[in-house]
Amino acid sequence: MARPGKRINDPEGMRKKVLDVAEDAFQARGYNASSIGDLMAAAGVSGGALHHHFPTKKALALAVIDERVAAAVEETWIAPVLAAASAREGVRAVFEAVATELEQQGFVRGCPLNNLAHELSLADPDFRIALAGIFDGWRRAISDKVRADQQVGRDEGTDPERFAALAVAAYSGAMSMAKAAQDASLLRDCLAGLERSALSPSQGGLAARRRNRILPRPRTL
Amino acid sequence: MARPGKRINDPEGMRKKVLDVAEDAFQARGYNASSIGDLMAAAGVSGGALHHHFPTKKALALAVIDERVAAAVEETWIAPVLAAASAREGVRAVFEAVATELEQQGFVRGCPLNNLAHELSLADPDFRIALAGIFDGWRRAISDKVRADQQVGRDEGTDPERFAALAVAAYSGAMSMAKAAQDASLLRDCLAGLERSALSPSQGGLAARRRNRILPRPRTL
DNA sequence: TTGACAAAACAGGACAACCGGTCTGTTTTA
DNA sequence: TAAAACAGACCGGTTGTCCTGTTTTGTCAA
Repeated sequence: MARPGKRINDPEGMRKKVLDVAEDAFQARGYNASSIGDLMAAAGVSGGALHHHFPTKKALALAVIDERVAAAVEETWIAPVLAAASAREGVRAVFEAVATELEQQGFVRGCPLNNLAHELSLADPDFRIALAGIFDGWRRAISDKVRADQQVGRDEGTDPERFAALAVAAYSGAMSMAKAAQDASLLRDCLAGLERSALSPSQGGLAARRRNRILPRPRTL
Repeated sequence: MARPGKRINDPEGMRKKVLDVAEDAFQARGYNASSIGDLMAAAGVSGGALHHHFPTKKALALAVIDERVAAAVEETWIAPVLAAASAREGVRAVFEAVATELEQQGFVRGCPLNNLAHELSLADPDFRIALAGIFDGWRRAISDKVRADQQVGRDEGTDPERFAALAVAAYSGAMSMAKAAQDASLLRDCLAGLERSALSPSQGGLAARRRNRILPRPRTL
């Protein structure tokens, strides 16, 4: 296969491979429990190469946070919410999509952002700021969507910031419990708790809107 | 002070001192980031003594979880909820009490249970089961309180399990965000999000009560 | 095109610090 | 007087980082 005398430099590919492995390891085992030796072996990368692209473990983690965790939040939350008919519909759709996905895959690894946030927020200011920024963008996307809804006359009684904070918090906490219990149905319980109250646009309005589907869209990520 | 030739055996006191230090260290820095050497130094305990009371680091962590984390949840959540006039009142009171406490102390260290749960749930089955059990008792206390309310005719439209799951999730997630942002006001935002909706007993004032069966089976675990 | 040549990319070993656990021995206590 | 409680040294393994080389690649003059 690979000729011993030949070598092909592929900086970007190697960097991506390291980030792939690190993202997965940090998610599955956490930052401190993932040694760079493990990462080197898993990625098939030499110490010198790793050190060339990421001088320190902290630099690697920062890259994972900025490039991968942020992208994951963007992909599984922000984009679907923006694409939904309304903020409430978007939140509901994401909850159900994630629950369905977790039920299919059989185990719960938790939310990448929350996993790292709990372990690293207090460990280093740089980590904390990077993680807080992702939380911020997450909430902002939802609250902006609520404001957009309101400009069309919907949900005028809802405070955008508070609704966004509750949605993100409920999801984060639900994933935390689901991870500990290894039971994705807790996500559905939390969504149901929101449904009959916070997520019903006409505030407990029964007659209003009843046509929402059970499972909007598979949305495999 | 302490005579060099004299020694006083105090097994329980020494055990308590180690648990105090470990609880604090695990909360502030996490499990993996806290070395037993640090703990020994902080507690002023020799290696032999520590090993006598806690053979392994895992045993120490398990003791912290079973005796301290569970007690913390009991003290700050379960007892206040049980003592409150209703489940909703209890939840509101705890949110506000914690928010006020965090604002006074100026920084947010997060929820001890969630901090350890994120780091250890996937690391070891024993950890996971112990942590999941605490989450379970937490939710059960709230749902039991809701059922007690309902036996007096209140909140009959509320699903106890779903309400409890949402309350715990919202709190857990709010603390997660508050820790990352170092901003306790996020707790108040989430409470407000719950207030005007889920936490209002008369469900928006309209024709309350509506058994929504939006999601398939209730599925209590 | 070619041929230096410097910089980037990569390989792999070395290293000191640290980790958690064990071990032997001493002191206290029931 | 034996067991419990404690002290402190010790050890093999791991950690993250650094260091010295080697190979590849882009650049630019000839």
